[in-house]
Amino acid sequence: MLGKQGALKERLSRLAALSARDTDLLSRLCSRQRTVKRHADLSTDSQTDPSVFFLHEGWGARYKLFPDGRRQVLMFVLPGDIVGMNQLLVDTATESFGTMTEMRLSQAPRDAVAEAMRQRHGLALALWRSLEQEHAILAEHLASLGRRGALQRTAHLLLELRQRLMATGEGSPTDFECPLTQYELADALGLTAIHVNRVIRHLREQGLASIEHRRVTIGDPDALAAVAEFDGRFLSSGRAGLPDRVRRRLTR
Amino acid sequence: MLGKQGALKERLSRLAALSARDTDLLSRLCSRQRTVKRHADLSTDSQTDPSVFFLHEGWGARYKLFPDGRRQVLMFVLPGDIVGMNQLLVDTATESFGTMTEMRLSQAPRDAVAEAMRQRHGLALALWRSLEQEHAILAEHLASLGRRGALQRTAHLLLELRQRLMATGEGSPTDFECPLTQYELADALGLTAIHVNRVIRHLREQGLASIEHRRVTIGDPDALAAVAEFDGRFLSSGRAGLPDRVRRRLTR
DNA sequence: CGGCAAGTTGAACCGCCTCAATGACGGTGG
DNA sequence: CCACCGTCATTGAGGCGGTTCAACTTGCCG
Repeated sequence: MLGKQGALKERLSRLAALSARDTDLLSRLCSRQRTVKRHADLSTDSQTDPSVFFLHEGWGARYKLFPDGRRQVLMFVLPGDIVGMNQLLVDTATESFGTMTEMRLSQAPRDAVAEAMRQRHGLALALWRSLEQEHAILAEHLASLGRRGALQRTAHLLLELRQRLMATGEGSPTDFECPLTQYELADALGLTAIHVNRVIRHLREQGLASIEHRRVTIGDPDALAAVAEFDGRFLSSGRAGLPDRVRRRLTR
Repeated sequence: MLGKQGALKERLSRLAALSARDTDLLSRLCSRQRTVKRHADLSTDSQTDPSVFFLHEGWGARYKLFPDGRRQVLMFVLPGDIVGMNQLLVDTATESFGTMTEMRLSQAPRDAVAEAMRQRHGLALALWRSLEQEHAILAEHLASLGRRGALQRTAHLLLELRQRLMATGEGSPTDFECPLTQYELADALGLTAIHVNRVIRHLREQGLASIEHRRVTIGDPDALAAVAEFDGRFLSSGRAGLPDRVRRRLTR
């Protein structure tokens, strides 16, 4: 596990080169840290909270609630992720954000973040890139719900989580902690918890993956990736491959 | 119908206040216009095209293709929309973009757009806000696929399209042109064209909405919105409600 | 030990898919 | 002008994947 803000800096510096002054400003935005309980609501679509959240530790989710009480998880958010960048300017929130585990995070006013992006272009690049990655995750998730079956969808999500966790140094190619209940998985996968249970059993019986004691063990990574038709490029950190032309132009 | 670039300026100026110099720079980005045929591919996930597309006329779609040839439409794109802002920095495209009808558009290099955003902060605001709206549409679409039935989902999409078209002056509350085939609707709704057909028949029989001759007619807007549980706030233009505090800070 | 959250399993049901076929329309060439 | 063809719309019958309802079990914490 990384240090106090380790995951955040680790992830952002993989997304764009950060100078010392960039990380200084980032640290200032994250100066105050809070710890919130499991299953806490940090912002809801009714009460607009004009904040950006920087996650240091613990899992959360962005989701939408329906009139009948059901919910759809848009994406799980992990240490190093940032929540709220997609609603920096708009005045009406259209989604909610809550924790799945106890979580350590920092909270900054939206306009402080906007101002920070103006001051430090390197930081702006990293935050923009982070938003692009969110967008890609959302799109992939959407494609899963639309065109993949339950098994494929579940396998795909597990592989996505593994890859995202590894980007901040957590987990291994065959093993990571996953504090999600089957109900929470179901809300992300657009399934019933009951059916998620059966899918997981199937994955276990096939030796593809298993979940026990809040820990995912991937028995056969290649086979699982084949089942899921998983192509991790949608999560690419992107900095390494960024053409010099663009980097020069944008990085000041 | 609006003028040469009317839809684009109409939409962006609803998203943020644009000065004359902002729109000038926007016009420069859009200086060269092309017309492309129906069902043309403008960028695919294999061939990375580092461009941003500004759509003036005609319908298109962002989509993902699957190994077996099926596809999932992420969102339809309409006159005034911008495609590619979500992949301004990343080097690997993870989605495709093509036309559903003949389309008139402009195409600008990604770094030209990035540079423009640095030069004119008002324009940057509008483009950022446009990206936020895309994000909201994607999220709503994701929730539809995950937790709404075929009927609700279809009704919701029709209402979304109506509202987005009206933002650029096209269509009316009860009527708009919709050049989509049932196959294309199906690819967006995560359904089969056959089932889309049955859903549309149901909508027609209930007097809720009908589609004929590439035109959607909404028989009972309120009832349709009730069926869809449609809440248009996720599409809010947002400029009107933007707090002065933020606007002052960001608009320079 | 008691109580609640989460996991597990079975049986019946239903929404949507699959396969198959036909009909309506517009464009194209003879 | 009509025969032809491709695309899109439409409808039926049967099957499957995932839901719903209803238990029961396991594990954890007070």
